[in-house]
Amino acid sequence: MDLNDRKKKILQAIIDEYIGTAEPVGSRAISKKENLGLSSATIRNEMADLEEMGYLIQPHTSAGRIPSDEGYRFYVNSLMQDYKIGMDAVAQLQNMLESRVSLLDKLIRYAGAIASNLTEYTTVISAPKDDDSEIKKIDVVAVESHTVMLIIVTRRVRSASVNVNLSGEGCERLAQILNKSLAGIKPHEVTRDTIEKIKDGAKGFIKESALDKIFDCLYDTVTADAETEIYVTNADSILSYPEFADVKKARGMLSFLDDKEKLKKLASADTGEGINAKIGKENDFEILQDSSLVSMNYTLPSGGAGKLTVIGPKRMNYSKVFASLDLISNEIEKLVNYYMNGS
Amino acid sequence: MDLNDRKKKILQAIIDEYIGTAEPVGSRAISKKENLGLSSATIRNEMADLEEMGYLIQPHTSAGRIPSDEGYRFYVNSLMQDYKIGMDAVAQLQNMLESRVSLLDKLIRYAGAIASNLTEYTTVISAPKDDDSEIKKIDVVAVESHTVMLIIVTRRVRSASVNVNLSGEGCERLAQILNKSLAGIKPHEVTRDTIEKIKDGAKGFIKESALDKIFDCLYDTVTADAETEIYVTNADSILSYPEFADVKKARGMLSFLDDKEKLKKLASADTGEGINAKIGKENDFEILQDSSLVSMNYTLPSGGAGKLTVIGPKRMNYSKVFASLDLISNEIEKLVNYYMNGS
DNA sequence: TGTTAGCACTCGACGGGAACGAGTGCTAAC
DNA sequence: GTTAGCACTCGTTCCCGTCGAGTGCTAACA
Repeated sequence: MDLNDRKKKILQAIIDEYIGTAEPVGSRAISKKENLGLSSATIRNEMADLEEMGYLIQPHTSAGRIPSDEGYRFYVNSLMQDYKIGMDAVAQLQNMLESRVSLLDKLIRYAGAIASNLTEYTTVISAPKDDDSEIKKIDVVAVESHTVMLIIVTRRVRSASVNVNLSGEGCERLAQILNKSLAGIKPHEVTRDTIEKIKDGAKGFIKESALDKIFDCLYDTVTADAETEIYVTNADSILSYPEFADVKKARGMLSFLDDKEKLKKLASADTGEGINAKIGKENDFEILQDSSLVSMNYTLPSGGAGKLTVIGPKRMNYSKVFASLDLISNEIEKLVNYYMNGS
Repeated sequence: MDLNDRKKKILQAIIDEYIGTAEPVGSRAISKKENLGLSSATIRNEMADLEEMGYLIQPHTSAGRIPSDEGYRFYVNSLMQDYKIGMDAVAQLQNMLESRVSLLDKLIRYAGAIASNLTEYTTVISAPKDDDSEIKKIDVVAVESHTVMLIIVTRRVRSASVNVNLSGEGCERLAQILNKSLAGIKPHEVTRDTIEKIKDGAKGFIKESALDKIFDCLYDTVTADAETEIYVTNADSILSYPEFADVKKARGMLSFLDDKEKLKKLASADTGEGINAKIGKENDFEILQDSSLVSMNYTLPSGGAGKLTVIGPKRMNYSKVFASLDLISNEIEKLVNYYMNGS
């Protein structure tokens, strides 16, 4: 069933209004605000049609209408106006990026922070995994009389400290042995056996008790899940929406945002190419049924991939969020290119 | 002014009751629950006295009494019973510690998590600073064709990646130069000048454009504040207290807990030796005037020092919190000793 | 002199009902 | 096809009476 032009305009006006106020929208409000040249009565008729078609919902007889999930979906697919992000916001973003990201590592974190800044919603961003990057180098450094630090370099750096006594010389010999046997191997290919064999080779110059500690720690550190790191920014903002005026609801949402396991599932869910919205019931998690998520996958030239998600009430400002994510992905791509090509 | 024995018992009973219920406590409730062998009328008289002395407050004429800040203070100083932590909680704690902390690094984080587990309140823990630890070693590793990683080892490990092209050989030479000039120096003693000088020495074998990037990044990374890291655990728990039924209040508190700057101030405030409570108005921050904090400073044998703080409503279960912190500090000390002495 | 029973009083919580008003659907007229 | 008019619905707000928890005071008692 197709919507004629007028119905589209009315639906759009209703959703725009509702996004701003979170209050059911009445016919009179629409006929006044928009200059469609229609009386409230006419609009009432159209609204009744739109309700029958499933795009609107009436919470109770004498209230205005609110958009249904289908209404939002139609809005996102066909009605939404392009949102123009203010030049100062763009400048601010560029500033943030330039000043902070001499360290490409932190890019991801900042991207999340920036997105939540621009949109004023909660963001969840997953850092790129690097399961497949091999061990480049292992270093052993005596930090203090009693402490030795193990440093394992893949695409990222893991480190751990062990409380044993080992001379500088001992450290160097150990590092040599470790590099010889582990460099070039991928962390998840390292087994207990691998470690035990190396340990045998080191028995000559490290005393037994220290040996155990060091190699246990080594094993733990190497095989420690390259946990998909997940950063949540601006989680509190949900408390400012009337949708979460009920503390119980707010609490449910906040503890969802604290649950790394669930967030990982979120981050690994398929959301296709580009920027995509999941509205209300389209979300898999029970608790998100009253919210909307807008996600964007990103890929770094180095091969890592992750996802940036904005979480807000269903009546979120979709156009602003879409525009923000678009802007971020553009700016970051520019930046990454700059770093890769020298200009 | 001194309290006689009976007044003390009554005050204690009132506070114990109020800690559990968060409802004003009436005279009848006390005379029924405690077997003091006193009628409600007598207790009423005593309560009137206690109110006059400033230990109790009557929210309105016909309500029961609630403790004042001074009442809580007296309770904490003189009345509080020792809390016995269940054996299973102790066992659980020991398990957590043993299984997780083969890496002493993470001890702090877990300590915070454990404290909030035991007490069911929010905890804030500051990781030990290590401003004063000198640079032990610097490493330069080519990670990919376009990426070089700088690794700086002090008591902890900092790393950053730079997008330049540098051969393995180049990395080694660079590392040598860096170690020669920086090892043994404390990070905050490194100046732009120091870096520029080293840069000159490296001009021979690294092309100009790469050089700038690398040394900029090096400088940033070395001098990057040894930010006092602060971990907040279980922040949502505040939403479960009637004290925060009002979303606005809850939001204020949550955003306080998100504000690293303020938390740093908290962590650096003087709280004396051992375990200490700050009750209501005793706290410096406006927003904490309705809450209580219980803090414990800790020192690691390696010299680092930090603070563990439990945040809860004023009617928090002080005895449980005190006992939990005590337990944690004991268990961790045992563990640290174990790691330091080998047994 | 300290304790207690009794009683009048206070005040918040709860619930029902009236008034209000925002908004609708329907009908009839244009 | 559009709109003015009107009856109707229903949530919100406010008022008011009732209830009950709890108090302070007084007088009687041990």
